[in-house]
Amino acid sequence: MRKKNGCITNKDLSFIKRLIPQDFYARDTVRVAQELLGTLLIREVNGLTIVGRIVETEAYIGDDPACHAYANHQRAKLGKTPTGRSAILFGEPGISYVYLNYGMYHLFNIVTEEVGVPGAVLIRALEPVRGIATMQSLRPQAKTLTSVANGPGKLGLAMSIGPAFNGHPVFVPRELYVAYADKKIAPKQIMARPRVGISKAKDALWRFYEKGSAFVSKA
DNA sequence: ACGAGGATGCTCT
DNA sequence: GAGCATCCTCGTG
Repeated sequence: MRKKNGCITNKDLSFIKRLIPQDFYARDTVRVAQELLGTLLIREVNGLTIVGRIVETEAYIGDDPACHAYANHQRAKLGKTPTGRSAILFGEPGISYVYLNYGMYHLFNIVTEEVGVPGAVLIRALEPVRGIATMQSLRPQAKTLTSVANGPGKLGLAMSIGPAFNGHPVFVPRELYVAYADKKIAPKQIMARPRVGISKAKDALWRFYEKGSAFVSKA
């Protein structure tokens, strides 16, 4: 059930039903990206709990020129060990990959697929659910609730996700993790569109969002 | 409403 | 040195 203004009510917060287990992420990246929609991203900081409902994601896989792991993936096919920033994408699923984008914003991803297979889901937008005042204080530029976390850079700020979270497991209920929400607030319909802000593999429909949500980066 | 341009630092060639 | 998985401000209509 929702309020007239579209916000989730307290009643819906009988959530945190259960943590999403690590093996959820050890699957096809596109599928994980779709199924993360409607789940809850939870951040515990200074004794406060911030909760956002994931409404927009993008999938990045190894055989995908837009993926940071692409070059490493080609080398890995020749038997080379992955190196550098994107090596983490070849590792354990359910680990977060946080990187600095445009020298300013920390973008939050979750590693997918079995160990050895690169992939990640970029979490692009949240619907604020709880700890809203805290999120707003972390996003002083946002004049409306819909613009607090409607983009990956804004999301990183609103959830206080910094470089220290690179390599952090999101399947452990500590600091930053993801949980299933009540079925009642599951997305009714998912849209698939081209990903945003990339110059290669522009045509793949690997951006997913909840249809009708006012909290996505753009419809 | 919309588009151009700037901020700013890391990664990889 | 080029190229970014972005966001904000300020200009123009």
